[in-house]
Amino acid sequence: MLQVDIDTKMKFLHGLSNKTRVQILESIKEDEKTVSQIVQDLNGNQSNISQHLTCLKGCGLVVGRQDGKYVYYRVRNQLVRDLLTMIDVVLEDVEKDVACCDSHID
Amino acid sequence: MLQVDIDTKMKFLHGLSNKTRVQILESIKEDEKTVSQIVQDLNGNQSNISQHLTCLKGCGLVVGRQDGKYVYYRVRNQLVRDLLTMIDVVLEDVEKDVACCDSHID
DNA sequence: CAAACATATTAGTATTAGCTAATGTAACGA
DNA sequence: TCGTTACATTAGCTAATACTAATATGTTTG
Repeated sequence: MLQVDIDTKMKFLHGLSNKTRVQILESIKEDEKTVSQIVQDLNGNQSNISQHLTCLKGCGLVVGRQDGKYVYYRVRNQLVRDLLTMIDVVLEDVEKDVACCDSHID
Repeated sequence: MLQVDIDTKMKFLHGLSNKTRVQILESIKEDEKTVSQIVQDLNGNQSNISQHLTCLKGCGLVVGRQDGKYVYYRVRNQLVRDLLTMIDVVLEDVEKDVACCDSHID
């Protein structure tokens, strides 16, 4: 049985608790991007995106590497990438489930 | 490529964004429990736990069934259970990673 | 049917998080 | 070296969230 500290876990999950952050993750899931590329991608605000990137880094979900005046961000590793994929898979399944069986519940 | 609506996704992930909710999920991951069992388990407040259970149900993460005056909650299905496990796995890996390579970053 | 128990709901408050705008820092290029 | 570009940081405001206490609903049991 895997023993994970709940506070560490929450810190990690905090990264996934905001729409902008999740969109950033989707945006850089396949390949790394600079901050400004991400800003363009999401049609967002530079300061805002930068703050979320700092957050995602703190949560352990992404890593950044500086190259000259650019900073490239990418999701940390394949396992995190797999987790992101799995969330989509589970979500699809849950949606189907909810649609089929629980539509009488609101 | 899996296409998932971002707002639906956020609604789902919202369930994982709070410590109490994650603790509830951990508590009922293996077997269903009544509200009061969960309250005891977490040493929590009845109203609070009940609200979080409603939230988790709305997020699609858990389902409840009434049996007399008791309501039993359980995680929705095996796929959700797998996701919870995977989070722990990824987290372990990330922690190791952070400890080894990024300890110079705070 | 009344009391007791299990759970849900509501209202009010406190805490947290996210956003924007402004400013700071560092690297590059003319 | 000065201006420009890329990114980070800070401050202030607003909105969302979570908590507690009180009350309501529904079920069982005597």
